[in-house]
Amino acid sequence: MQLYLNQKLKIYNSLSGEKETFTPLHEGSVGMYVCGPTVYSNVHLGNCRTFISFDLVFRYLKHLGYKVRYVRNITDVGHIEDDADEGEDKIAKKARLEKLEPMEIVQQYSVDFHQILELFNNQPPSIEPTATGHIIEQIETIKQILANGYAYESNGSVYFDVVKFNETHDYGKLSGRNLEDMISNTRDLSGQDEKRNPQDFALWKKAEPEHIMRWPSPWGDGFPGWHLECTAMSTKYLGNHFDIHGGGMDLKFPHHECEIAQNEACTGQSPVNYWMHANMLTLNGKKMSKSTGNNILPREIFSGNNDKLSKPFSPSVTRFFMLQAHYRSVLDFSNDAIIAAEKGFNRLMDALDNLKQIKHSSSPSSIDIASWKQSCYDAMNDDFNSPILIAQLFEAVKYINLLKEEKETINSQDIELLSKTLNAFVFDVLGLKNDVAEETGNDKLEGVVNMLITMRNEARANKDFALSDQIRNRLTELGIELKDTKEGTTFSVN
RNA sequence: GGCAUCUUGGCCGAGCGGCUAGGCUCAGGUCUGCAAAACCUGCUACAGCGGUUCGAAUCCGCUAGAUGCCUCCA
Repeated sequence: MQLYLNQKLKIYNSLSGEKETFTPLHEGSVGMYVCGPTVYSNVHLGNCRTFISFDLVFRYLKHLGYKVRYVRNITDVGHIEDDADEGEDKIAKKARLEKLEPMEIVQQYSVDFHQILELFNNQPPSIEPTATGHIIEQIETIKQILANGYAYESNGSVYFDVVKFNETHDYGKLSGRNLEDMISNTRDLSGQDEKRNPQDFALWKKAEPEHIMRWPSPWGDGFPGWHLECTAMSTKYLGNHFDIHGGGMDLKFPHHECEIAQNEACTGQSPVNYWMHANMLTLNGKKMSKSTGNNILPREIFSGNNDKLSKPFSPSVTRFFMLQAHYRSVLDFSNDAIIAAEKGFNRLMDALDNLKQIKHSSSPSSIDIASWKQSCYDAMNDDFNSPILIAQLFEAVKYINLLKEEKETINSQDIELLSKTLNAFVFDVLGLKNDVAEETGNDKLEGVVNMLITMRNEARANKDFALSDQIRNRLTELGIELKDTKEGTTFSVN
């Protein structure tokens, strides 16, 4: 495998607020942790955007030649809905409503999650640990934090002592908050008597008798706090200190802030070199959300079965739509926007097909393929700027079309470079698939239409345009569009 | 209420002080029996007001609007 480790990759670090040159802790390899989903309902398109964003990161790092260990968890312990004790565990709630075991809920939606991400052509992470599979590790982490004096037990629960931690550390450094502001702006929430301070968060929660998902611990039966699993699992598989931690922007506070605090309180060192946050996908200008119902499911896009859509869109088109925006920008989903993306996507795929027909010449190339190639790398090296990369890919589309028309020339060496680079970026790095053409696959229909095309072309040859136009018009009415090209007539089904 | 971010041409979206992406739409053209498709060419925008600068979409201030987080969420 060819290595491109000499490329200077820059990553925007949420912790510093700046783009920084990426230097891994261990030369040639990268440890990356991304917060996965809570599996109590179907993943929606917004969830998918985050995982596609980090799939792009994963793919590009590997393309550059890094050995990447990518850890992404599954949260299969429901966490209470609010900080007061009245909240109900989401997975348990769903289990109760659907009359299933909590683990049946977990299984059902884990399977759905994997299926959807596979359709999007996401590569599976290296390790996908579950919270319930790491209860022991989480308890050990709590013990260590207690031993170090940054947590306290209260009525069977264990809380992180944020005020104590903040005396010697900086709670709020990731999210740009300071504890004094938070304390002065605290809302009054009931049921917080157990805590020394409203900002304290649970490491371990005592399970009420009716709570189904429960484990024994030194503090009695209970379940782990939400933030703890990521600390325990990232440390287990990537060590006390690792390269990249990613997640959705909405996890920055409190989740990631608490993770940092837990790690520092436990091991004494800051866990992550580069914090990356993927921005939200909005629908009607508002964040997609499971709880508010403002969302769209991937399967609805693939089937077109949603009144917000005029037609179905393939997973690759949807993925392409998302990659046309930078991962740190908010992106708004709309029917018009994805239709525009689909047309561009098809043009890109057509060009890739046309590339095979380009004839090379013995004269020097009239276009500079080497510098084009570097501009593709420059785009991705600038904090994974996929929109710029795509703009560069359309430069290549233009080259291919001009070469096809023989308005430019290219030698055999350059055409190989063009082909190799273009294929690498489109398929390996962006993770696109030419899955639009595959949908047609109906041999009988193809045979019938090709017969009609032959009859029409015979009529045209005989200058019987009344008949040829009739054939074309009838097919159009049936949603079959004929395309006359220099190479012959093709068709597409709409 | 606090903190943060955003506002770019008809639409979607890059850009992070001078070289002013790209996609879609639209308009011309090439091709075609005619269309369509395809391809080529063209279309100079940065919320408003003020400031810094030789020079600002890009930096600073104010105003307006939007969004996110502050409670489970990718």
